[in-house]
Amino acid sequence: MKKPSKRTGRATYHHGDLASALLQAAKLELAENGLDAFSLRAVAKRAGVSHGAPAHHFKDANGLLTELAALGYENMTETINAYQVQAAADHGLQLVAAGVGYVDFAIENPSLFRLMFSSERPDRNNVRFAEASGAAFDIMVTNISNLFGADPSKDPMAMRQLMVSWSLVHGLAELVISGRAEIPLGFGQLTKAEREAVLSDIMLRALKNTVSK
Amino acid sequence: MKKPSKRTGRATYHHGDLASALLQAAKLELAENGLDAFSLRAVAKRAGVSHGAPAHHFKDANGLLTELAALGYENMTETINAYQVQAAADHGLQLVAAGVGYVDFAIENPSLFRLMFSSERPDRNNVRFAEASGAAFDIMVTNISNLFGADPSKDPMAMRQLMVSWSLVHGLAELVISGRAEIPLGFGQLTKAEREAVLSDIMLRALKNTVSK
DNA sequence: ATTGTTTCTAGACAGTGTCAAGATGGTGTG
DNA sequence: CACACCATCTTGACACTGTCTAGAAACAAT
Repeated sequence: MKKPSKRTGRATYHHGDLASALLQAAKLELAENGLDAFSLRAVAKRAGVSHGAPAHHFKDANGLLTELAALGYENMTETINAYQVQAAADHGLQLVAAGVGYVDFAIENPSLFRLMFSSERPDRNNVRFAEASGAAFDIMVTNISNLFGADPSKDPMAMRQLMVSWSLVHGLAELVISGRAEIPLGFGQLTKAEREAVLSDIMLRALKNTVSK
Repeated sequence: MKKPSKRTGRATYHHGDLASALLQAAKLELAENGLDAFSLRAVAKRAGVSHGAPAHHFKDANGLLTELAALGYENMTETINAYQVQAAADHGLQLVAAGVGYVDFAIENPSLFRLMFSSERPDRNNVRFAEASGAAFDIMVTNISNLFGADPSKDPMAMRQLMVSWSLVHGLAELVISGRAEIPLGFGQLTKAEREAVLSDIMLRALKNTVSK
């Protein structure tokens, strides 16, 4: 604690904060190379450390990916919250804003999004993963509860309504990041604002029988 | 052509129909081990052939997966068609039947579904892949065209309506096969018929302003 | 029968994740 | 302050992967 030389030379034997450094390196590797080409050794090399070092902080490669996915959920809830605070107070528009944030997060972090939702590699029983993904899910619960006046966690019919919104938004995200919405919607030539307007329109089409009618 | 000994001994040096044998082996390997653990060498071993043999029929591992995904799309359109012929002639119910078939295919072939939609490994520019996936897409186009009286391939608003249905169904499929619909909907304890009833209900909730109102 | 060609085998290569053994440096105790 | 302890990191080994090459095996045509 009194030795100031700890942070000076990053070439020290003991890194000091390898866990988060590896997570950041992994995030970059994932974004650049995709999930299929993800390599634990490449992550270690990027962090300037030997290939065996990660094992002491994360049990194995899937352990690292689990933590990375958990971080992804935390970032995702932040993104969604940011979209909601900028939207009008109307319950329906709040739900739409959350959906736009959901899809936008996927667009900004496609490989991370796939890791979080479409990969078997993260351990869903991991405490941090479960809490982070649960917190993201709770946003949906709150929005649906506000909009329909029934708590999805208690009312099965409200839960089905939640699945309508979640499925719509999630499917849209998957189709967009896989390029399948490109031809139908022509996203490539749109600005971010125009893109979000299209997304809002699509979501409102599915909700217009219940929202702001 | 006159030698009948071709099909007798399958232990012959020349297999005779290795390409389809490898595809079938790959399909089984994929179903049993998942996409992450997919191994070209394991496929070759399963087909009783050396690890270098597949290269003569498929350029590389992704080439085999591309053909497998194309077959998947062909099977998927068959499944959806089977659901539609059993449903009532109403345009809305036809669309719902197609959706149920879509999700059901995903449930029956989760790893294959992921390969087809959520993986970067298949080559989307491959002719067979493009045709097979295009044919599946055309089912959606036809259903939406019938229901709304406007061709999505010409009318952008009809195309957005198509994206509503497709996103809903696709997201539902993803959430179900990843286990995320398990707790909200309790699919595990339902029969196939009950499960399909729930799926229909969810889809109708998103369409009830336009379908069979 | 002799060529030619397709199909498959066998070996090598670089790369991967994981495991075990050892080196290193910080931490706390006497 | 010296010592032992312990978490951290390195190094090397292992089995496995996909791909490439050379060559063997079987079929087809002349």
